[in-house]
Amino acid sequence: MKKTIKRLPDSELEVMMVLWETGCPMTSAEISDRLHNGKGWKITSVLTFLSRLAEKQFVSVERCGRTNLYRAVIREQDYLQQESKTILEKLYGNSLTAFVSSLFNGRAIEEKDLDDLRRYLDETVGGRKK
Amino acid sequence: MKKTIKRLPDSELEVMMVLWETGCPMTSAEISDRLHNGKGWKITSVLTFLSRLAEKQFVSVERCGRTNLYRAVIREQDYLQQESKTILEKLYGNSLTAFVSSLFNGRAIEEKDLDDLRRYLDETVGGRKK
DNA sequence: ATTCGTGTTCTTCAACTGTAGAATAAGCGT
DNA sequence: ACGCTTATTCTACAGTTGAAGAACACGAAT
Repeated sequence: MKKTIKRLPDSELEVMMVLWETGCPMTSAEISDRLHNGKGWKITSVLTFLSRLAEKQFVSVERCGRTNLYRAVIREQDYLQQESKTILEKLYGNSLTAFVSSLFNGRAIEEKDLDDLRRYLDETVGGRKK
Repeated sequence: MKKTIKRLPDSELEVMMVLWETGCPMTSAEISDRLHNGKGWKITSVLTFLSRLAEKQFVSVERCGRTNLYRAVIREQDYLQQESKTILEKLYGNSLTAFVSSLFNGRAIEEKDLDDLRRYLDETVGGRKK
């Protein structure tokens, strides 16, 4: 079976998201700048998260003169897939429909989102509905 | 705006799920029995989680002779809606389609699940696709 | 009233998170 | 070579979580 990826705490995940978004190796300063988190972490906090991510092998570190270059090792896709799957399983007993209907009933999404989704299903599943 | 429900740690959530599943007030012993968690927590651990849940006002406690009766105060629906919404937002920038396609591409769900979902959409959105 | 059983509350502990100051290292300009 | 700037690494610390033993409380049996 595929190796299971550990779940990250929020702060570390946010850092990863920046790396994934940008898609290329970044310095701590660049990452710090691009973090859209309202809390405005100090650079040392960001560095703590980065070193923890390195420990966990989510990022690799390459020394480049006086600065470090951090690059994502785990792929966004893989992480998100794993996470989503776990959530669906633990929260909704694997029922995708239960998940979507909960979102809809809770007004988290609108008809428009459901339309998009339907379009996706039509393309993907292909089969005509009778 | 609606008051925001705090996210629970895994262990406490598992306890809540039992309470929600059963739908009625339960003693710690009953809860402990019904926990399908492989780890087999000792009763004292379960009691710790319950008291933390009571602190957080997720359950209420009613003394009944020598035993306590715990009952869910927060509704499953509300908790799940909030959680799902947060996840969709943080992980997928609110794109439901991105979420579903990630699950499908990661083989977490099958065509059958998509079919079910489509049926749900047909019932819910109602509008025919042209 | 004493003891026993059993459910509850207290206390403890280590690991993990969020957060950041202090200390260190190492180019760079002079 | 010397100190300034600046990025990184260390150290710290409080709060949360997972886990459970110890201590306590109280009704029941004797």
